[in-house]
Amino acid sequence: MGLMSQPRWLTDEEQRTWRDFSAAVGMLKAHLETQLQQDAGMPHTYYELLVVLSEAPGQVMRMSDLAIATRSSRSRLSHAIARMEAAGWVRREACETDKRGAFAHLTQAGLEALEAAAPGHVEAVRTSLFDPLTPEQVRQLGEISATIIDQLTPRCAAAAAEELERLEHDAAGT
Amino acid sequence: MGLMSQPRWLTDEEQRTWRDFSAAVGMLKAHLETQLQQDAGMPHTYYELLVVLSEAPGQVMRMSDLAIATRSSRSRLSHAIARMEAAGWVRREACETDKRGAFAHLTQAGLEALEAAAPGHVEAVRTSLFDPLTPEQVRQLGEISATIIDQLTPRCAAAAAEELERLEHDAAGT
DNA sequence: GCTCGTTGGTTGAGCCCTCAAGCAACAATG
DNA sequence: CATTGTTGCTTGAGGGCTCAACCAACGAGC
Repeated sequence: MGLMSQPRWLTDEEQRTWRDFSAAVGMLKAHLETQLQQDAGMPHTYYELLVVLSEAPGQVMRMSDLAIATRSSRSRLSHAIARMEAAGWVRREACETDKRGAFAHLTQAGLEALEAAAPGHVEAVRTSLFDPLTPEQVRQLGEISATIIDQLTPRCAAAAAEELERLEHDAAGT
Repeated sequence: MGLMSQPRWLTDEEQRTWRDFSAAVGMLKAHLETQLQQDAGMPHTYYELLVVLSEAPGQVMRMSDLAIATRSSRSRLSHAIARMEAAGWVRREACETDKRGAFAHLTQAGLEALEAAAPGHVEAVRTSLFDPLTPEQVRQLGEISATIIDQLTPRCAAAAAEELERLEHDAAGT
C-alpha cells in the first residue's frame, strides 16, 4: 500500500462484525481458560502440550518438534516444560545422537492429569461452541478458519519456500 | 450433567474444526498483536482502551464504565491506565461528587497515538480477515459470533438486565 | 450519629508470555 | 584441524494478566 493512501476504514457492518467476533473470541477464550484453570489447575497452553505429547508415539517428542506442533516459540516451550516438569507431568531426557537436543517425555502423572482434565474441557467446548451452533454453521466456521489460516500462513510458507529455494540454488551453484 | 456421564467427545469433523478455529484465532491474534506492538508500541488491549475513550463525550470516562465497556476487570484497567498515564496517553482526574471515583481522560498525545496507530491496525484487520472472506462468510461469521456471545453472556446479561429493569422500575415509581 | 455492608479503585504477588542474549554442540569450509 | 556459522535449547528481564487483599468513601438502618 502506498505511503499516503487513505486507510480503507471498516464499514459499520464490518465494524459490528469485527467487534462481535473479538468479543466472542475473547469470551470463549476466557471461559475455557478459567474452566481449565479451576478444574484442572493448568492453563490452556499446557493442556495443549499434554494433548500433543500424549498423541506422540511413546509419549516422547523433541522439544523443537513439540514447539512446532503447538505453534509455540522455543522460549515459551522451555519455560512451560520447566514448570510442567516441576509439576511432575513431564520429564526431560537427553538426546544421545545430538547432545544439544532434549526430549520431553510425558509421565504417568501427566497422562493422568490430562485424562482428568479432558472431559470437563471437551464439555466446555461443546456447550459454549458446538451446541449453540447449527451443523451448517459449524461447517461454515471450519471453512472460515481454514481461509484465515491460509491467509496468515504465507510468512512461514514464504520463509520455508525461500529457504528451500536458497538451498536448491546453492546446490545448483556447486 | 451427571457425575458419571460419558463425556461427549468431539467427532473427527468437530475436532478438525476446533483445531482449525483455535489455530486461526491464535494466528490472527498474534498477527494483530505484533503489528500493533511494532508499529505503534502498544498492546492491543491498550489500543481498545484508546478507541473507547476517544469515542466518549469529552474523551473522559469513569474507570468503572471504561472497565465495563472494554470487558476488562477493574484491576486490569487500573494497571493499564497506570502504564498509559506514564506514557502520557491518559490522565487521571478526581470525581467531585463521589470522592472514591476516578476519571480517565484521553490526552492530546493519546489521541495522536491512536490516530497514528489506527490506519495500520485497520489495514491489518482487513488484509488478514475481511479481504480473504466472501461477504457471505463475513455475514456468517457475524451470526456465529453473536450466537457465541449469547451463549456466554448469561452472567453479565442477567446482571445488566436486572440493572436496566431496576432503573426503569425506579423511573416508573416516581 | 454509628455501625455495617457495599462500591470504586488500587496494590502486590505470582504466573505466562515475549524478546534479546547467551551457550554448547554440531556442520561446513578452508 | 581451526574457523565460522548454524542449530537446539535455556535464561533473565520486563510486560500484561489474574487473584486476593486492601482501603477509603458512600449509603442504609438502627
